Order: sequence, then C-alpha cells, then structure tokens
Amino acid sequence: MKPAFKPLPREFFSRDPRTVSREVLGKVLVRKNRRNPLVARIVEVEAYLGADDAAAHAASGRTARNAVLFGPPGHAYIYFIYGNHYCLNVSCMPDRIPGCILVRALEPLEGMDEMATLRGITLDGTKNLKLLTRGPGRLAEAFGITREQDNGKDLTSAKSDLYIADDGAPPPEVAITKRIGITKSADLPLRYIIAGNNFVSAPRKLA
DNA sequence: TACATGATGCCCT
DNA sequence: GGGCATCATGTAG
Repeated sequence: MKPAFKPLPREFFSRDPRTVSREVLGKVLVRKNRRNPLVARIVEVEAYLGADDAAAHAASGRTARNAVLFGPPGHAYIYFIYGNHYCLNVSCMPDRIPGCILVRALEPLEGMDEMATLRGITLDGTKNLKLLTRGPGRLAEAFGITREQDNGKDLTSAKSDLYIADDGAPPPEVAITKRIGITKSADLPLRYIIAGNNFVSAPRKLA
C-alpha cells in the first residue's frame, strides 16, 4: 500500500453533489478492519440532489431510514435494496440539507483476494476482477459493507475503518450520462464516470 | 397491520 | 435478453 492515503476533508463533501461527483472520481475507498487493507479507486458515481430530485431517497422528507442524509456531510448512508443488496452513499451538502452521491463502481487496487472471498467468488483471471466491484451491490459486498456496521460512519477520518482518500493520482477525464436503475427523473445527466475506464458498471450513451 | 415497491445482480434461455 | 429472488421501508387503511 502506498504511503499516506490522506482522507478528504469534510468541506469536500459540503458542496453540490454534482461537484462532489465530478471531483471524487479517481479518489480511493479504503477499508481497514480486515486482515489486509482493502483499497479501490472510485470510477463511477451518481448524484442525488435531495428535495428537488424525485429519484432521491430524501425527496419526500426525512425518515428514519434516510436520516444520515440530513446530517453533516461526508458520512456513509447505507441502505438495503431489492432484498439482497446494500448500496453505499456519501452525504453531501451542509448539515440539514440532504444531497448525496451513490458509489456505483470501483477499480480494485489492493486486497483483491479478500474482496473475492467476501464476494464468494474465485479470481481466475483479469476478467473476474471486474466482478468484484462493478455495480453498487457488488462493491458493497466486496468491502463487507452492511447497514448495521457502516451506516452513519464518518468517511473523512483515517480513524474510521472506512473512509475516502486522495492517493495523489492525477484527476481523470470525466464523462457524464443518465442515471441507472431508476424510474423517476431518469433522464437527468447525473451519472459521472471515468472516461474509458473498464470497471464502470455499464456502457451508456453520453448525455 | 398489510401491502406495494425498489439507486440490483444472478441465473436461465 | 429477460425474469425473478427477497425484505426493509414507507405509506395507506
């Protein structure tokens, strides 16, 4: 593991989710409470705007489930979907304003063996590497993320066992498309991907 | 208390 | 390419 993964400051997330989405691409997600650190680069995210975004969980106001979105920025909002899958979101915007980003795909950098174990698959070749962290449900499983353990966790502190950091990589080229898997406000161009990256969850037309 | 539904992934064809 | 598992949450009654 490279030295000094520096966590992003809370102010980074205290902004419009669209700005955060664009700038968080190329940063790394770090998981520490394992035998070995798990590290993967963020290559695909979506922005959810809050009150004015019909597709956002926060659109209909604060509930027990989405309370984290209404709290301070830089915290993990984990929810369970389709009876099988967890998804990792990061709260954005200042306290009480419910923006967020959804992390949709990662490029594994370190700890692939353990990710494979968590996913319940074997790594036969480079092809299977994509199966580790491509898609919101998959990456959550590969990082051992559950609502019980990780919901509300501070992602801006290296003391946290789950956080987002800058590893010094140069900013990538960003492409923008429509969001995936939603029915409301489905045409808005709020999905941000690293252009040409092989680990994004699905090829889509540019918006 | 009951019901409809979803920011998905897997397996079968 | 399409159907389906599977359940927490929110909303209605």
